Amino acid sequence: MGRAPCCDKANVKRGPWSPEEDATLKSYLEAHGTGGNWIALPKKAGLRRCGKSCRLRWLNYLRPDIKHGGFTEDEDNIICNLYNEIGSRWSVIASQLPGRTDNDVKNYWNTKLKKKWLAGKVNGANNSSYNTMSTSNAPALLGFASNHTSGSPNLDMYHRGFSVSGINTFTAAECQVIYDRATTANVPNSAYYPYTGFDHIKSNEIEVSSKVSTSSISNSSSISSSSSSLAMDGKPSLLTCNKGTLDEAAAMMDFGFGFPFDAVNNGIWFQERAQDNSLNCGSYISSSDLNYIC
DNA sequence: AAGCTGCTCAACCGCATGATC
DNA sequence: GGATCATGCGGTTGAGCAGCT
Repeated sequence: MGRAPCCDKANVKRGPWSPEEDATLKSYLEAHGTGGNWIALPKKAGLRRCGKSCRLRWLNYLRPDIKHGGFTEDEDNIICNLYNEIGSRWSVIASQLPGRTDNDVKNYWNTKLKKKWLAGKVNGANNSSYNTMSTSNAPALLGFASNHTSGSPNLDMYHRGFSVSGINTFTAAECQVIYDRATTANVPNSAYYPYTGFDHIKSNEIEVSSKVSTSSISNSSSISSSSSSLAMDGKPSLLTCNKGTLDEAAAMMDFGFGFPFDAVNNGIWFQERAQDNSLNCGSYISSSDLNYIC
């Protein structure tokens, strides 16, 4: 049995939206909101449009916080950095650019920025320009927090976490601290940890924290064991972890951690490695989320 | 002026995922 | 646990436009 269509295709208008339709949709949404049901919305609003079309029109064009106009150099850099790390996950990239939509970013990348990037005219990271971490100015202890408490779990993982703006150094011992802080141990204030599913992770189940104990992440050596490895040669470090249950791993990733853990640039990059060994998602922790360094 | 070409970007499509029953 | 439905996402399309010949 095939999938039921989301609307009666024969009786809905398609193609560009007229100013009248825009006004109708906008005034309806401003007065009533979506009502939690985009499919039923066009009928209620008096529009002969598919609900999906209404949703797209609102999200990509009519929303009041949409930023129209050209992209700034800073935005270019952010897009290039993130594309380099996570690929074409446009909604994730757009979430880092206030006022920009995934469609905007995708179109901009495909038509302009990609060429610019390939020509080396963007400052953002490309495939050969990861920064390694220096060994100075290291934080002794890292904690993290997030005020992001709503939204789908899949998106949450991109929004949570911590950052080390201005501090781009981590020794392995500090990584130990970081990962310890990812457990319930050493949490100075439970209010920093709104994600309740985090509680059941035990520090001794994060094997990487016990394997990386003396060497600096910033050097070019590698550390390996049967269950974890660390290597940096101008590329991001990779800390793999194969302990813990899937639920624990999922909980970790929901909190901004991924496997393996990549540390790049001025922050820490967490990225998931899929079963086929491809890197398929990640989280770049931003400075606004960092609450505690001492 | 007409025709062609390439570019832009709004919109659509199909699939994946999550929620609900 | 499976079926159904709504939503979100990334890939793709195509209308409209500008520039060129």
